[in-house]
Amino acid sequence: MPELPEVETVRRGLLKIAKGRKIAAIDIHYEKTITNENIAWFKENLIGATIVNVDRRGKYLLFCFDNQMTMVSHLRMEGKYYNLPEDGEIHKHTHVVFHLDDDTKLCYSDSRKFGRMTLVKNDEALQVAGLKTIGPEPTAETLTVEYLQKIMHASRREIKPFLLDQSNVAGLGNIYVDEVLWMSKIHPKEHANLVSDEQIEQLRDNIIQELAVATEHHGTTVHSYTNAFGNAGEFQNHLHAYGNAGKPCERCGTPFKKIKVAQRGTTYCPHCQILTENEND
DNA sequence: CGTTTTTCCTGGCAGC
DNA sequence: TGCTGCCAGGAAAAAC
Repeated sequence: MPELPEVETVRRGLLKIAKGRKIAAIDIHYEKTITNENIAWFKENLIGATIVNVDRRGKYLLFCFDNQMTMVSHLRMEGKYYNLPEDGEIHKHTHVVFHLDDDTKLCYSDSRKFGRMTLVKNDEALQVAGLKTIGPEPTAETLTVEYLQKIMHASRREIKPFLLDQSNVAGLGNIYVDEVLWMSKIHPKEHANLVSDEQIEQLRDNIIQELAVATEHHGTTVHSYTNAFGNAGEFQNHLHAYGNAGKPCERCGTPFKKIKVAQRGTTYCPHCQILTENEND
């Protein structure tokens, strides 16, 4: 499940192979991937257009073209881009193929078919659902202590779904939320407004630090497979909580527990991460 | 309006 | 081996 570090890694891979390339033709094998109501319009506007940049906002990729159009792409759980020679055989679950002007093709595959892409005019890109309400990027400049304290004081939601909500902070997903909560010694079911200001400061530092370091390591590889962009990451070797249910916490030796929080599988240390008010785990 | 639940999908895996 | 059933999960949509 690509989160910010994985999407950033994909973006850098895309820049290398696609920047400056013109789209010669497009094959669409699964139309629901494209959310534009008019698929023909999507194709017409992209064919002949040149990719001038690939940007990112949270987990969204933004392909910028020389005709003042932007293609917004979200990988959701399984979306992957990969590049083949023009005569190469596409992988299973490939839903969209962009034929480029250098005798290669840029392919999008997605075994669960959850990923989406949409084409809009540049000035409408930030009005796309999801981007319209997205929260700040998790950097020292954009995610301030004051902001995080303000929105956490105002919400009684459990901290885990609160952090997964992209309108609060952009870029976190299930893996990195479990990590930063463990690092900050906050129980995943703790209510946001009950977290102390000191803990919020730590949480903010951990979010910024963790995502930056994971990006340096090219993200986390969950599946064993392929040369698709973003799958070369090795940050899975640096995870402390996620995927470690039953194994001892490296701080205190207590076995990690796995529970459900807001429908999401959640791993935490029952000794280090304590609820302030309720006693139920 | 804030929060919770449901929905979309299919590979993988447990259980029989 | 093959079948059924269930789970995983990001974010939009629907429901509360």
